[in-house]
Amino acid sequence: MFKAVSTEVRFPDLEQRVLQFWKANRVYQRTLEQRSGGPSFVFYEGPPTANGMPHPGHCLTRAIKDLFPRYRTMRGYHCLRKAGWDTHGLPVEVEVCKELGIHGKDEIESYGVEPFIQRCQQSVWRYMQQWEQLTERLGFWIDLNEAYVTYHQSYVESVWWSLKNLFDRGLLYRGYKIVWWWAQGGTALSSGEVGQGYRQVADPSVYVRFNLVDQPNTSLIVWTTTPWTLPSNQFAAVHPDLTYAVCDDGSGKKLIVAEALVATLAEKAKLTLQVEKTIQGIEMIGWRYQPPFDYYSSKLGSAQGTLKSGGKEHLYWRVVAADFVTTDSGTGLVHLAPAFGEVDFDVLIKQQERFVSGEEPKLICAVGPDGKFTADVPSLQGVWVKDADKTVTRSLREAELLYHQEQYLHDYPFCWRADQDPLIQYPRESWFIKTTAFRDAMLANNKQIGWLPDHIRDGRFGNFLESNVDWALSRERYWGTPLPIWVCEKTGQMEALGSYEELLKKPGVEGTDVWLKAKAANPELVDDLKVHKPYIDAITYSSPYAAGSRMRRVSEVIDCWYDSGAMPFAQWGYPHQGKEQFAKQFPADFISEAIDQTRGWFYSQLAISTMLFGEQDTSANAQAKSDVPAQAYPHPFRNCIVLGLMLAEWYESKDGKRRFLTEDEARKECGTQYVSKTGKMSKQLRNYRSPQEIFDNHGADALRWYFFANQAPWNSIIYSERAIRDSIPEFLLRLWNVLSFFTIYGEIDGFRGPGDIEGKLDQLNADELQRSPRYRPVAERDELDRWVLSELSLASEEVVRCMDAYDNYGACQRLIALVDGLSNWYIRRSRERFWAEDVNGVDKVDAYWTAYECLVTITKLIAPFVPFTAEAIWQELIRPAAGRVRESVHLCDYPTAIAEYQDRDLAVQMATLREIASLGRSARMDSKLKVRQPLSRVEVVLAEHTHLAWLQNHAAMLREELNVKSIEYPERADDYVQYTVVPNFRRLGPRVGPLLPKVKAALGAASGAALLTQLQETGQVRLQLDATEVVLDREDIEVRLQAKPGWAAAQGKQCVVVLNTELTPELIREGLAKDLNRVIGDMRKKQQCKFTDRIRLVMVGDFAELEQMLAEQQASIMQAALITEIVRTAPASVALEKVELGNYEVEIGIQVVSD
RNA sequence: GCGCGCGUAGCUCAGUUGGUUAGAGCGCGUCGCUGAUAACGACGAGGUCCAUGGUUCGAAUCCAUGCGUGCGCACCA
Repeated sequence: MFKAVSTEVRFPDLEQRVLQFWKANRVYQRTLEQRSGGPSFVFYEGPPTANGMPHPGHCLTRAIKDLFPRYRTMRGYHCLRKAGWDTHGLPVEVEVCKELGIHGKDEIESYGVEPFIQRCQQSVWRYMQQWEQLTERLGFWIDLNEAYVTYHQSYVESVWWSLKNLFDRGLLYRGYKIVWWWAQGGTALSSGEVGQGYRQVADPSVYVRFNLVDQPNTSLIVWTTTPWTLPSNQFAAVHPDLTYAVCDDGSGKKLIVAEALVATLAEKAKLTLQVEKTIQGIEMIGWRYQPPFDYYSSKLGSAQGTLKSGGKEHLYWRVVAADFVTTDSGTGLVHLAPAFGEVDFDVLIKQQERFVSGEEPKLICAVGPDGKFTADVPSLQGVWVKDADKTVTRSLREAELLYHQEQYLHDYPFCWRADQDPLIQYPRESWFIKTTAFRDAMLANNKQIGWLPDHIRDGRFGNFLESNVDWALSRERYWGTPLPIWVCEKTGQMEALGSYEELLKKPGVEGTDVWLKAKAANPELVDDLKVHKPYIDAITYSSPYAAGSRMRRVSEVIDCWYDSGAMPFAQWGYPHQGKEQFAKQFPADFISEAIDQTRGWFYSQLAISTMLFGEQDTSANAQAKSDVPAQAYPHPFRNCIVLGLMLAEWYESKDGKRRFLTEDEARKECGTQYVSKTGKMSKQLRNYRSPQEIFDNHGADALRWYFFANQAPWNSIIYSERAIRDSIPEFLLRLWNVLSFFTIYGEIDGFRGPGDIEGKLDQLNADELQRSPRYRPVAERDELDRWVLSELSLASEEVVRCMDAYDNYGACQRLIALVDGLSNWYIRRSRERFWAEDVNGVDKVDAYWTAYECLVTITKLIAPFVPFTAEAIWQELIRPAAGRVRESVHLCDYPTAIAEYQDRDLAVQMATLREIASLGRSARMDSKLKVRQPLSRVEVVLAEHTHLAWLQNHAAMLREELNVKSIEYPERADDYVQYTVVPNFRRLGPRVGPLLPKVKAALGAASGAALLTQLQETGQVRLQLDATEVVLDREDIEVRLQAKPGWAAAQGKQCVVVLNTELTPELIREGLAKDLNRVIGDMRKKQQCKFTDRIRLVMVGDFAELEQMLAEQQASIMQAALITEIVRTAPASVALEKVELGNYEVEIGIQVVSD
C-alpha cells in the first residue's frame, strides 16, 4: 500500500535519512558491483589539497564530478571513482611556517628539515575531516578509502619512473632561468604566486646617458625603472626598423632617442631638442658605449671574442637589435641587464650563440641571491637592491649621466605572503623539461579532446600550448617529490633513478641508516617519508664514472603540478605495480575542473601524457621509451568540462563598513542604505556562507539542482543563497507535490500499484507494470494519459541525448518542462478522475497507473542530479512492492525512450490546446470575467487547420478548462479577425532571394482574406512581380491573425480566441454555485476535515436568486463537497460565517456528520 | 599591453546552421484558482539585444572597429 506523503517536506532531514540508508545498505558499493561486467567509463579525480578548508567552489566541481559518473553507472557502465589528494608544495610549507612562526629558508634550515617535513606531512591532513564530510554530505560518491596520495611512496616512485624516462631520453636538462625571486625567503615563486602579488607602486624612473665611445659628446638616452640594475648593464637595444634622431640639447651635447619621442623627452627635461639628423636603428647596431658604472668595464671594457661567422667583436656594451623595443614609453633605447630580466636574458643567449664556444659574453650580475650587492660593487656592497636606487641615481647625477628623473606608477609584484618584500627577477640554475619538443604533439593531442565549451581547445588552452616554453620543473624547497637525479661529485655525470629499490641496489650504497634511525626513534613516522628529504638526500652510492667518487642527489624537489599531472598512471603506482588497472583506466572519458586549471592540471596531464605515451616521439633518444605503450590521441582525457568560476553575492552598507549575507539582514540594519555586490569569494571578506549552512538550511539537492539547472556549467555562477533556495519550489517541491497528491489518493483508494503484480519484479519498467491485471495497454487509455506518457518518453530520449553530450543544462531544462507538464497539466486535468466515486473504474485506475509510471520513470531520470530526493521518492513508490524490487533507485537502469509511447502529433496538438486555454483565460482577464463564471460560448479562430478535427474532438476538455458551454472553430471569422499573409522566409529566402521584399510587399498589399480564399480553392497563390511570376504553395506562406478591436479576444501565434461575454441569469446562478463550492471547500480545510469526512451544510440568509440556484445545482454541490444535507436554520452548535456569493451575503457553517 | 570569454528585461541567464512578433526564472504589479494549498495559474509593466560600420533579400546571431567587463598571461626594460 502507498502511504500518504505530506507536502510539508524538510529536504535536509530527508537527506540525512537517505545518507543513513545508503550507508546501511552499501548502495554505492553495490552500484559498482552490479556494473562490474559492464563497459568502463573512466573518470579521473583532480586531486584537491586538503590543507585548506573546502569552499563553495569545491561543491560545484564535486557536484559535476558526481553527476556524470552516476549517470553513466545507471546507463550500465562500470565507473571507478578513485579519490585523490594533492599533498606537496609551497602552500603546505607556508602553513607550517605560519604555525611555527618562522619565515624564510634560513629559519627552516635552523629549525631542521627533518622535523619540518614531518610537520608538513601531518599538516596535509588538517582539514581532511571537513573534506570527507562535505564530500559525503553533497552526495559525491567516490572511493575515499582508496584515495591516491601524492606523497605516498608508490606515487613518488611512479613520478620518479616518468622522470627517469624523460631524463634518459634527453628531455630533462639543467639550465639557467630568470625567475621571480623572493630574496628574503630565498626562493623562486611560481607564476601563479607572482600573479597574486602585483600592486601599483611608484618607482623612481631614470633617463640615463650612455656615452658613445666612437662619437665624442654624443650619448644614447635609455630609460629604466630599476636604477639598481644599471651596474649590471651589458647591452643597449634598439629596434632595427625604428628611426632614431640625433639631437642637440642646446649645450653642445648631442643625444640619441627614437624620433617619435623627441618632443616628449624635450618636454620632460624642459629642453629644446634640435634634431640634427635621423638614422635607422639597424645602422646603430654594433656601436659601442661607455656603461654608466665602470665596476666591470674597467676590466672587460675592451674584451673581444671570436665570432662563429669569423672575425672578432667586442663582448659587452654595444648596441644590439631587439624586436621587443617600442616607442610606447621610455626612449626607444633599452638598457639590458640580462641578470634581471627575462627578455634581457634571451638577448644574452642569442649573443652568446654568435660567438665560438668559450669566448662568448658572460652574464654580469652584481647582486647576490640575498638581493644585496656583492663585492663586485664595493661602494654598494651589502646594500639591498631597492635601497640602492637612490645612491645609484645620485652617482649618475654627479657623473652628469642623468638626463631626467621622475616617479613612475606601475604594477610591480611583491611576495604574496610577505607583502612588503618586492620580488626581483634573478637568474637561478634550474631543471627543465623540454616540453617545447612536444609542442606539435601536444597540439595534435589537444585537437582530439572534447572540450566543453569547445572554444577552450583553440582558444585559451590552444594558445597556451602554442606559446609553450620548457617546463621549469625544479623547486629549491623541502616538501615535494625529490628530483631523482644523482650526480657524480667528481665528474658531474648524472643518473636518474626510477625507484627506491633501484637506489638500494646501487653499488656501495650508504646513508640508508639515517631513515632507519629516525624510524627507530619514532616508530610513528609514516614509511612514505623515507623517499623524501632529508632522508633521501642522505643516500649516496659509488660513482661508476670515477673511482672513489660518490653519487649524490641534487637538492631540488619538483613542481607539485607535475605530481598531479602524473596521476593517470601514478595513482596506480604504475609501472612498478598496477599495470592492469592502468591499462583499463587510461585514458579518462571524463574529467572536470574550473577554468583556473587550464594552465594547471589540464596542462600538466596533457604534457606528461603526451611526452610519455604520445603517438610520435620527437625526442633524441626514443628507444628509451620502448617499455611504454604508445596511445592514440586523445589522452589522458577524452572529455573535459571546464567550469566557470564561482562568485559570491553579498550586501554592504553604503559606507562599505558592514557586510551582510542576505538582503534581509542588510535591510534590517541599514534601511535602504545598502548596496548589493557580486565578486570573488574571499576568506577575508567572509562574503559567502559555508556549504554546511546551505546543506543544513536548504539541502544538498537544492544546491546541486541550482548548479546543474541554472546555466551552462562554463559560465561563472553566483553562489547566492536566495537563488539556491528559489531552486527548490520550481522543481523539487513541485515534483514532491505530485508524489504527495498521488500517495494521498492512492492510499484513500487503496490503489495497490505494483503490489498486485504476480511473480518477479525488478525495477518497475513498463514491461513489468503491464503484468498487473489492472494495467491497461497505453493505447487504450485516455488521450491525456497517452499524452503525458508520450512526453515522458520524448523527455527520456532528449535527456539521454543531452547527458551523452555532457550537457547537464539542456537535460535539466527538459526535466523541468516534463515535471511542469505532469504537475500543471496532467495531474490538474486529471484530478476529477482521481476523485471519481468508483474505486475500480477503469478510467480512474488508468490515471493511477499513468501517474505511477511517470513518477517511477522521472525518479530514475532525476536520480543522478538530485540523488537524495530521488531516493526518497523511490522508497515511497516501491512501498507496495518493497522487498521485491531494486532497493535503491541508484541501482536501476536509466530510462530510455519507449517508441510506442511517442506521439509527436499529439504533443503539438496538446500544446495548441494549452495555448488556446491560456488565451481564453487572457481574454477573460481583459473582460474581468473570472474563470468561475461560466460563459455560453467561445470561438477559436485558427490560422492553420491541420489539427482542427482533433481540437473539435477535445472540446470537452477545453470547455471545462475555460468554463464555457460551447466551443466553436469557425473556418473564417472575418468579423473578429484580420488576416495577414506573410512569406515563409526560411523557405523562400534561398529560392527567390532578392525578390523576397517584393513578395512580402505584394502579399501585404493584397487582401488577406482574398489570398486565403485563393489558396483554399486552388492550393496556390500567384504573384506577378514586374517581369516574373512567383507561385507560392501552402508551405510558402504563413497566415497571421489579428483580433479586430472591440471583441473580448486574445491573440496568440496560431490563433485568436473570442469570448461571448453575454451572461444569462442561468449562467450567473451556475457561477454562484461554483462560488459556493469554493467557500465550502475553504471551510472544510479551515476546520481540518479529513478528505473523506461527510458534512452537513448550514446556510442562513436572504436567498431570492440563491434559492433557485440551490434548486438547480443542489445535487452537484452536495456531491462535490461530500454534503449529506443542507439545513436552512442554524442549530446553536454550528458556528456561522458571513460570506459573499456574487452580490449576495449569506451565513454559512458546516458540521461533520458521523457515519 | 597580449590572449580568451562575455555584453539580451530591475536581477540571473536561454536564444539551435542568419528567417522578420527576442524568451525563461526570480523580483515587481494586477487578478485568478483552491481538499497537491507555506503550493499553483493567468495577465501586465519592463528591451536602441553595448556602439558604429559592413556582408545579406533578411543580423541578437556572421565580419570589422571601438567601448565596457571578467579571467588568464605578461609587465613596460
